[in-house]
Amino acid sequence: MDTTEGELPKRLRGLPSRLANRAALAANRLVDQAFAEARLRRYHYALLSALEEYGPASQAALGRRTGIDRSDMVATVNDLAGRRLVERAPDPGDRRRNVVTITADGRRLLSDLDRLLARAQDDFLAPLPDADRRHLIDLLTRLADHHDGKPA
Amino acid sequence: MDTTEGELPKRLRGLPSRLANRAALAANRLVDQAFAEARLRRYHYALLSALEEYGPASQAALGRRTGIDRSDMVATVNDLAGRRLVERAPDPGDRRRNVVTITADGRRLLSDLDRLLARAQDDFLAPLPDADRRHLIDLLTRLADHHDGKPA
DNA sequence: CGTATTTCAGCTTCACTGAAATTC
DNA sequence: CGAATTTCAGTGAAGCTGAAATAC
Repeated sequence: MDTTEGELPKRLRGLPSRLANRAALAANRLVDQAFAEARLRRYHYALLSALEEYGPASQAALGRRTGIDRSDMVATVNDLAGRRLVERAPDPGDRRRNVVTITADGRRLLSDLDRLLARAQDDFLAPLPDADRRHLIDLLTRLADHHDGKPA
Repeated sequence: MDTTEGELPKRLRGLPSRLANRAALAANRLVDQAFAEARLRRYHYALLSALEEYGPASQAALGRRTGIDRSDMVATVNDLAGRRLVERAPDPGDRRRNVVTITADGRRLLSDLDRLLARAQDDFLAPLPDADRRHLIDLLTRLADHHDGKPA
């Protein structure tokens, strides 16, 4: 989106939905670039995070925790299992389920991703002083929670 | 993204890039739904806006003004021309170019879209009082402009 | 029986790339 | 010649849907 040349139409200037999109796009570029160093994407990070924090879980439970769709979850687990970052095993107690478990390699990589991600967040918020960062996080949280049907 | 069930991992909670994404996603859903009433999308609105405000222009110029990629511009003009909302004619002064012009139907539809969009923006910002809305717009503008390489 | 889980195949939007043909 | 414009073909991520197979 190179808007260096040409005047942005007045209708689009300061349009909140468009600003949210531009900000998200910039954030995604930074995060994706950071994760690309580990040849992973955001879904992989979300999944590894859930596994590290809550322990082994079924794909459906992981989907509920991370917001990743059941369909994308299959592909995400495939990717991570293919790189031995997680293990997928049938659940003996409920044979519909797979139990997904993070491996030692997965934990190691997750802590690398943590560092890469922290840098990306800082780059994202670079133009804002600390107080503004906190305010932005607060405002976005209220917006996002409201639209995801969460109590204020 | 249904995160009603299950606890979001700590690593993802309050993550600025993720909040920006959730907010943008909510905004896009509202805007897309609103525009769907006219069976159009955001690209179409951006293009009609540029034409209405600046008058007829080549596709390349329109791309520079709206941030729409040259490739997507072709498809967007195709759509709108197919519905007689714009006209595409070869530029007699420079035969590499097409001159794209908004039609009377296009203007009429644009003002419908304006109303639909205004409602969507209001729904998007619903949880925030006026002062917070202004602050959010200011913060997002600073972020977006910074990452698009614009002066503060 | 209905419900839950996994998987597959496919879709839409936005954003973007590479390359060709044409014209300046 | 190099540069700009249009077009086409295709890629990729994210976020979805519908349907089947299996198991509870």
